[in-house]
Amino acid sequence: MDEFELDERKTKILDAIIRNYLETGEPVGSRTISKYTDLNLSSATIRNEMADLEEQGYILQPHTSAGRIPSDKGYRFYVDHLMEEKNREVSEMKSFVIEHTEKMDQVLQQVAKILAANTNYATMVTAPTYHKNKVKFIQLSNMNEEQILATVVTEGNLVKNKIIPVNGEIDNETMLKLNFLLNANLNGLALQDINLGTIAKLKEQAGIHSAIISDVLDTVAETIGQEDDIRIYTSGATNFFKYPELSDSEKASELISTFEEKQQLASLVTENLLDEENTGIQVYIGNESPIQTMRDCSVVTATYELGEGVRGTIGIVGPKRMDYEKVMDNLKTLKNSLDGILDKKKEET
Amino acid sequence: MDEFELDERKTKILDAIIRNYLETGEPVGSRTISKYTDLNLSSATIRNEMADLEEQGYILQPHTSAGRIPSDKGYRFYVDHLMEEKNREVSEMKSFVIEHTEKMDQVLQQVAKILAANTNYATMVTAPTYHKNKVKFIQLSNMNEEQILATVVTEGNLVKNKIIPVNGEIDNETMLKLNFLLNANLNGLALQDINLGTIAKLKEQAGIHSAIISDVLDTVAETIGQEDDIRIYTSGATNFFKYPELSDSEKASELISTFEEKQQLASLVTENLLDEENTGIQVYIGNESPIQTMRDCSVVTATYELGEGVRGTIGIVGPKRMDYEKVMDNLKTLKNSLDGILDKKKEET
DNA sequence: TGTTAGCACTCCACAACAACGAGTGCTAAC
DNA sequence: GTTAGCACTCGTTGTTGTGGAGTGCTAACA
Repeated sequence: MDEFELDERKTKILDAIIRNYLETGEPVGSRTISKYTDLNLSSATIRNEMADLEEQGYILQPHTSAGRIPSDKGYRFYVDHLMEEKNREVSEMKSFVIEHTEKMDQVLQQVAKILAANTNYATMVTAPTYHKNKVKFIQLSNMNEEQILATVVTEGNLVKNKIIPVNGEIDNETMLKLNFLLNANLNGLALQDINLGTIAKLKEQAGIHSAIISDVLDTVAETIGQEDDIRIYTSGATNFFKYPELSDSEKASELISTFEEKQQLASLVTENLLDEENTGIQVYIGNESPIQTMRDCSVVTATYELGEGVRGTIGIVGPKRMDYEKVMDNLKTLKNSLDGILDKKKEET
Repeated sequence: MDEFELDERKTKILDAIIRNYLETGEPVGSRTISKYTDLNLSSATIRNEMADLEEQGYILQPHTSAGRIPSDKGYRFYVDHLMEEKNREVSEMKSFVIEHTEKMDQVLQQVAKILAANTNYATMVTAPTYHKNKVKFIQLSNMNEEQILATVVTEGNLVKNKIIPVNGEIDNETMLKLNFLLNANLNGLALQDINLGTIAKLKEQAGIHSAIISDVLDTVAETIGQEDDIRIYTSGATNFFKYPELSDSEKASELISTFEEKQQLASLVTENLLDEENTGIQVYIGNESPIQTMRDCSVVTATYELGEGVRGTIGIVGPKRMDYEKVMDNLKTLKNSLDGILDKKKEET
């Protein structure tokens, strides 16, 4: 439907208006378009067409006697139909950083930073989480007379530890038994599989050490219970200042706060992560975004998949007049660099 | 010396100027002081005294025919000699949060948040680190045929894990040997104690498994090697907007970036943490701060000590005209709430 | 000798005003 | 259907002037 609402000439004009506005951030007038395009039309003709486009809701006037700027609908049309999807080659720098940085959290922080430096927008990267997470391995070890160490590893290779206080050392044999008991009963289970029955059975078999079981189960719950503390790395929050339409201190302040309190950002992410089919790029224009403070922004996110089922999100937040082509290109590149990185690293060794 | 440079009357006037400026943020004139103080002096007299104070460098004039504002030297004098140290009772709320939040990282984030909400300045809290850190315990475990899990615990009870890929499962006996080998050679050692000799000896004894030793040593280095990734929690970075002298977008942008790239903040912290004697509160006024972007700010930090040797820092960054009394009061309260919390929690269990 | 009243002067903040120019809608001619 | 022309709108920018807060200095006073 939408596609046939605009004839070719209107489409070209709309395209020109948006591209021009993306560059300058200033309302664009009919004379500019008349010269900018290869349509060879006078400004008067363009004016007529622009009046139509405004009526149809693709562009709007900030005030009489100003040029036109794209509306949300206009941007949406641009993203869906006008924008070219370039496929430039992968930037050397990016891959380099990713392949040469050791720790995952540094990689992700770097990704956010590169993206922000490259695009001049605010960026966020969420640490990968493994959904439908299962216990892979549990290990209890005697640290000393008073403490034992519990380590839980999930199939996504997330690891958590807990130090559990005990009264008096537990002998090695008991320890082996406990380890066996835990692994035999819990391995391969997801959070929802561990029910009261399982717990009761475990405690019973643990006998006098059932208190330890409780602590271990706490750690298990923390480790495989997702969502509650997705790590989010951000960069370039101050880029909002670069765009006059976002830089008045109230708006900028709200936006930057949202970036500082990273929790809120998680809402941009969760739905994408759960949708198993989604491997592409999402664009939220203005009010399409779930976060209220971002109503004057556009948000573009990509989901990466480190390894089987281990997923995270890379995102960009900027003004509606963001350079969508560049942004999506960047996101794709980084997504590709991250995708399957676990497997790659494995091959190296 | 400094103390005797100012007679009682000048001191009172300086005090009045600063207090007034802290409240209003506007340059303060002679008439205001004449009424504000109980000195019963005319504005003309005050003017003469103010001229003297300016000559001595305690106050300055933004421009002719404006009132006076405190200089860095003035603030320093205020903090060192004029300020009253109140000791209000511990706010209920704060202790409540600390005692009822489970995970340490949430506690620290909460502390930052409370402090920011309470003071209207930007705040930071660093996670505790244990200095002169020593290896307490190392544990290798077989996860499956391809991977073993290395866990390193320090005396400060920091725990780190690493998954190490191997070719073919290692039998239990070998594993026990390796564990024994590692613990026998490394327990009780600090980073600087682990030299090439130790490493060579270890590798030799490990025989064909010496590759694993390298990986374990990497993990050890990461765990007890301090500084490199102190976790820093921040809150209220956008509070800078509340103070006109900091809120023009260039300054605010720099400051907020500094807060986003938390690494830089670490420099505020390291020296305090290493100084064993330091248990008090540090105040950096303007250029006294090691961070260049904060030359127009004051920084106040407090060092807390969770348990024997496990220390972190709470800090506040705001305009020079910050409410030093309130800030220091708040920091003390929080510091007290955090101090020795490990022992407290231990008693509970 | 220290304090104070008086006064001329400085300089910022703010409002009012004018000039400009980019852009529009409309009309009439091509 | 397209275009030139024109009157009109409205935000931006620069200028000007006024008011006020505050100063430094001088001279008188206790």
